[in-house]
Amino acid sequence: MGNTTIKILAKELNLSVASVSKALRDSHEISHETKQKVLALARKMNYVPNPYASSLRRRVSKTIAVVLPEVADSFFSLAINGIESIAEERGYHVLIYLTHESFAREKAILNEFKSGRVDGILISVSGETCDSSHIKEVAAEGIPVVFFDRICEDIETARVVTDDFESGYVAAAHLIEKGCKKIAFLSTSTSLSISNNRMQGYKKALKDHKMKMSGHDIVLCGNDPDENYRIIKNLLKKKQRPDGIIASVEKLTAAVYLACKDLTLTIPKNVKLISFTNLPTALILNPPLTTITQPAFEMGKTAAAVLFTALGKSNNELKEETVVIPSTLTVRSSTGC
Amino acid sequence: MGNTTIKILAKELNLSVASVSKALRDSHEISHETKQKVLALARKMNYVPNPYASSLRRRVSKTIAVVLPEVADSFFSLAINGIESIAEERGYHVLIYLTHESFAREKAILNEFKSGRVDGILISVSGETCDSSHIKEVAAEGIPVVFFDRICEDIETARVVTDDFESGYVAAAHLIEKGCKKIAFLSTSTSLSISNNRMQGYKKALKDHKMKMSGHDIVLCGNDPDENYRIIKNLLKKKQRPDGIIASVEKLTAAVYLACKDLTLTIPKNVKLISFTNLPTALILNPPLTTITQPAFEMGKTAAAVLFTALGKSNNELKEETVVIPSTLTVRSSTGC
DNA sequence: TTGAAAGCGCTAACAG
DNA sequence: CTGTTAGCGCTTTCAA
Repeated sequence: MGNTTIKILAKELNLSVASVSKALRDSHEISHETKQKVLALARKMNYVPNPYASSLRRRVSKTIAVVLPEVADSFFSLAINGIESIAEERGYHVLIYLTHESFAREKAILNEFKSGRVDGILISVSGETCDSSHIKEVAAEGIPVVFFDRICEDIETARVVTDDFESGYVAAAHLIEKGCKKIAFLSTSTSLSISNNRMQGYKKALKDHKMKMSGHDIVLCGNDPDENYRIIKNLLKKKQRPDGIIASVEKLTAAVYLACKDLTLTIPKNVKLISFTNLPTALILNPPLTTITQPAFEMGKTAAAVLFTALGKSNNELKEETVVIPSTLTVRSSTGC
Repeated sequence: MGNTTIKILAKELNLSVASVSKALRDSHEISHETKQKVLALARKMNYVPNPYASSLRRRVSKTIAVVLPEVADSFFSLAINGIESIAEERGYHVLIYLTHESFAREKAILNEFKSGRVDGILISVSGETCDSSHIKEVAAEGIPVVFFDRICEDIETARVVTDDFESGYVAAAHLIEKGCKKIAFLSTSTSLSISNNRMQGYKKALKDHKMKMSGHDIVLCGNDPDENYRIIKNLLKKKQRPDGIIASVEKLTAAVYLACKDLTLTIPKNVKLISFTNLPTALILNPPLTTITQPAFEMGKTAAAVLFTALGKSNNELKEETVVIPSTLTVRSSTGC
């Protein structure tokens, strides 16, 4: 114990605390010689500055917060990697918070940030988040907030997204091209930006191809895998069952495979499936899965980069902008013939 | 901007800063009435205490560090969930650091913790880590370190692991039972505790079943997926190719599937496969994958809980102990007939 | 080029 | 029960 502090270094070197502090920060008002001495002793005594003392004084924490709905999802895992890669580069620390899709929790987390714990925030909102006043409040305190993936439209800040509308369109168009006559769209939320955009793209594709929306083609699932399985099974048991399915979020994929298996429906013969996912195993599924994969790593990286441009500025100002990084369609046998 | 501070509250209420501070911390030496007034104003002015000022004074940060090799792996994603669930409960914040399997990076990260940034550390060491002096140094500063999954043996602290030796044994025994005569063990490291233990278990099983180890049965892969694919393909191209494979880490799984496909070898007919993985898609792979699944969430949760027992004590002492949470074998068709 | 002093916001003796 | 005082470790005027 007994961490070495600037005070200790100062005493040891017969210097003032101020001089040592300046030497350590390589100030021009300190002689080369003194700097050398200070640095040498600091290294020798393994001096590591107390970040909280520094934060308190300078009013910057050199840490950012990443607020996510969950982490057991390949998209968010990859996004964290992207964020971390940039944060590391800039010498920033990354605090992670999980909302578990709860609005209340998200609100509580954001509120805490008014304390100055973090210099900036990266957030992908919960599935329950409709109102964004909690985010506005934090932003109003001068803490820059960058949205990524799941965004809020009604707040003037930077956003990093993928082309969800186009991807939804592409997914539906692909199924139509493959001969599907009745395409179901599986979603988990009606409030989420990404879900809505994907759904709008899907609707547009149907319309452009003169296909009628029966209204029953959009199926709302939840967070519980078992329940999702039941919902999807029921969907596939119907006489008028779909011959094409778009799983608009990763976690619905397995349920579709399982339901098909249990009902002895063959993918892609009886029903074709396309999923929005970054699963590394898509290629080795049975059958290999056609996917819309989001540029998760790049989105994380970009969001972090955008945040740091704001943190570089004296006012921390983030101009309103929306960076769109396209998703890619990878065709595999789950939609083949 | 202009965060409200205790000082502001105090002025507003005609109280001393000390009294306000005590009231906020619900001290017994403050009258009920005053507490009410303080709390009311604090709420009204949306007072959020500055955590760094508090940390500086009290010498606790209410934050822990989680140091991981990577996050794009289902094990670590789940572990983070477990850790977060406990941290959240205790009102702790979670800083995340990725070593990307680099020892140098791990060392740099750990060194930073001497500063008092965190109260405790949860770590799963990098694949390059043989020497643990960097960890000892931090522990010597009085910061409790709990290992989980990938541990170091030579340091006296708490560890949370799964039964790797037994799992390795079980995996091999299962393949033997299924009729395999030549079982390859795929690993990515020779220094990692988990890899070694799994391998020892594998060796023991072979020995117990009177199977000879040719010495070529242990295959060292790396971190690059393409290279791993080549290594595994070469393995399967050999005349004396294995009829059973144990993928001792998750990321080698896909490569085996792909190599088999390209060589038109059928799983499980030509080669049986068992993987150490928490992949949620194991069940819908082609064929469904027999797995040893680690209790990732529980391990994260337990590791965090153990850390917090230490943080609860005045000396932060962590008694040397090794908590073992068993993995489970789930038999599916990849090892079937 | 160096040092003295003040203070970031909060807490912990200690007095009153 | 409330207030005064003295810092936590660091940075930043400002003066020497």
